[in-house]
Amino acid sequence: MPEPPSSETRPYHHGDLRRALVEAARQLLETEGPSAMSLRAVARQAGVSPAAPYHHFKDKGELLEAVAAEGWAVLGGEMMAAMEDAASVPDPTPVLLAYVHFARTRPALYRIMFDGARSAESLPFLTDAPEGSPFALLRERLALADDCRTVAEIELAIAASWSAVHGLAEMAGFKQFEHLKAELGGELPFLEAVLRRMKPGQIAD
Amino acid sequence: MPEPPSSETRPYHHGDLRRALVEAARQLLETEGPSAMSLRAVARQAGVSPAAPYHHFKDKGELLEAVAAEGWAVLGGEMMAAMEDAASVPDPTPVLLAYVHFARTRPALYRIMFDGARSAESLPFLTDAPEGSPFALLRERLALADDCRTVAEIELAIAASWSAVHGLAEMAGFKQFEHLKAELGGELPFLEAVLRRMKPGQIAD
DNA sequence: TGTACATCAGTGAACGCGCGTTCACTGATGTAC
DNA sequence: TGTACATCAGTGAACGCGCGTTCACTGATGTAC
Repeated sequence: MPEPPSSETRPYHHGDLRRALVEAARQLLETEGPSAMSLRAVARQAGVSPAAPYHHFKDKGELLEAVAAEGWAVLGGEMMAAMEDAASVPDPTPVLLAYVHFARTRPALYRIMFDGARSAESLPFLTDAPEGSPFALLRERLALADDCRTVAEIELAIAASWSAVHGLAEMAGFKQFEHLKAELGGELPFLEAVLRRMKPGQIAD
Repeated sequence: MPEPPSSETRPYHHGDLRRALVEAARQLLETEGPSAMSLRAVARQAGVSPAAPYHHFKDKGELLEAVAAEGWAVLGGEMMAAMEDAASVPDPTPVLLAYVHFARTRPALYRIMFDGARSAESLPFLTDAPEGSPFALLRERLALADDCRTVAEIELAIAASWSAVHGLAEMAGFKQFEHLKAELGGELPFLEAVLRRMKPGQIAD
């Protein structure tokens, strides 16, 4: 664990407190839950006074946004990697699986990312995704997955894909499905089986 | 709005404070958001002192559980009604749609229901659903939707269905999909189109 | 190379706030006789 | 039918707490000359 550094190891000036605060927040979020992620607790975790964060963030909300933004960046990277690994096949399942896997391994972080995106009423990197970003690539891949038709058909595929991965990510933890997971040989096969069943990226019937 | 009753209309003894508190909590949740739903605010909303709720609930958590439980009961009723309306067809879509519609119209309530179910690590009324409850009926219907095969196939259909409705319910509010909604003629057709695309209740390919 | 000084990034004490919960209390209700 | 009393369901004041944020401050750093 990235311990709160003892006073003699850390100089008066931190060096990169901003990054340290975001990291401390992410860690608190994951280990103690969202209600434990107060500004004071984050500062404490980073080994710094409660007022220090205000030199890097306007208020608590801005820190939260930074945490979420970093989360989206990491998720984007993992989706991109999955896409490159499976570059030869047009099947979108690996990318979708990468999304679900991210959300399953960092559920609390994923929650604040999603909530932030909801209050912003759009998913970052999805709508205004720069050309070549993983989200833009996913859109292209979905458009190509079958012989694409109308814009509406592609949009339907996107809506279905996103609903599928989000829903699956949040439902996969329920005890309810443990029997099925065991039968299929673990969580990953389970996730893949459910995803493939929904065929969210497929355009036509 | 069910106003905080003026002191002369309400007698010293409330009559049904327990129900009033649950209702006040639900209303605060929906209008002001989850962070506004403090025990004190709920008591205030119900026109009662901060200590009064403790005659009906052990602590805040117990009130929250009661709110969630009532939510599940209402959702169960609406799913049941949808099922009866479409009793003749084996298509599970209407019931799934009822679930999504509930969650879409009471998003904050749905959130605490879901979070409560997650921390309990099961969905109430789903696992230990009494014979004849809507959730048990849905399970039966899913089992019958196609020519059912193995238990695993049915469980997969359930996992897919639940992931689909949960994911869709939470994603449907994103601005991202407004164009598609408009094209399809509103939110309901949109929801139905996405659900049908995923075929979450279908067993075989 | 040394010094004055502006700027930056911390400190720590304090603020007011709303929270969950407890406490001794009191008004209203219902039951026994 | 009336009265004593137990019980129930409220009150309102108080508790301690952690929170977000502000403030005057100070130590460290870098730049101009």
